[in-house]
Amino acid sequence: MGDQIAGMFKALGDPTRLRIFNFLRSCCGPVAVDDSGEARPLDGPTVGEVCCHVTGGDRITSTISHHLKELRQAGIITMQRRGKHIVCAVDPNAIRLLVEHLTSTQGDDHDCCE
Amino acid sequence: MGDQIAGMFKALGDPTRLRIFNFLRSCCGPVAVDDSGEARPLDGPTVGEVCCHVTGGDRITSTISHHLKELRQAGIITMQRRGKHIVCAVDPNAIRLLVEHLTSTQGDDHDCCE
DNA sequence: ATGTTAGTTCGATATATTTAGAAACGTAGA
DNA sequence: TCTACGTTTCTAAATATATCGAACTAACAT
Repeated sequence: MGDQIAGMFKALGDPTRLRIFNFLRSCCGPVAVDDSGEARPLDGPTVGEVCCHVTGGDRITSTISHHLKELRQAGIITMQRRGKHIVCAVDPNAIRLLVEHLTSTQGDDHDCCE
Repeated sequence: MGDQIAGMFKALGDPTRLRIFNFLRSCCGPVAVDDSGEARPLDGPTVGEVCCHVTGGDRITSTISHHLKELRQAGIITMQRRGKHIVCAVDPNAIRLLVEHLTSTQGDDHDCCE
């Protein structure tokens, strides 16, 4: 339960992934959320653009692909194929979840271990 | 610059440390913030109490001490000696910083790598 | 079909992290 | 001072992570 949250923080805890996250958040297009709550990017940077931006043009795609996968598995971002490209976007649900966890007054468990 | 934020997320990205964080946030007492912006716990659980709560009584203090050190170095918590004990508390500045980073519309850098 | 562009997966390696036991350290009180 | 208690530091071992190049897959164009 709290381990899902930990996984999200962990995903953002790597400098490269945080740069990816920042770029996607500042740059990404609208995100559609369907009935089941699943988010899908309508538009946004492609994997190649992320790679180019984050590495400064060095384009070691495999590394970026690995980090994108981790962000996706943590539930931070979503990706969708658009023909030859794959577009990425931050999942707004994830951000909401993290902010709530950081700001909620009540911790999940509580017995002050006297 | 963004690396400090990454360090904070990383610190919260470990399940054990996130449990410590949750416990401290739900349990800790008032925190004084002095003129220089430095936060100091006025009251809160001791290291031993954190350990007891998080490990369920197994008290492997060295491990918890290690995690507390990491949380402290990341700037998430503060600790202060109170006689024989050391009390811990979450630094409210850290939470504010993280929430702002998650919710700010503007990413730190932006050139959509055309 | 062939080639080309866009991404992913695999394999290897170097590095970092988590964990825990033992020893050392600092503080309070007899 | 001596002892008990609370906490940190040292050391070591198992595990996880980040990174890169090469091989692979998918979609499109000619």
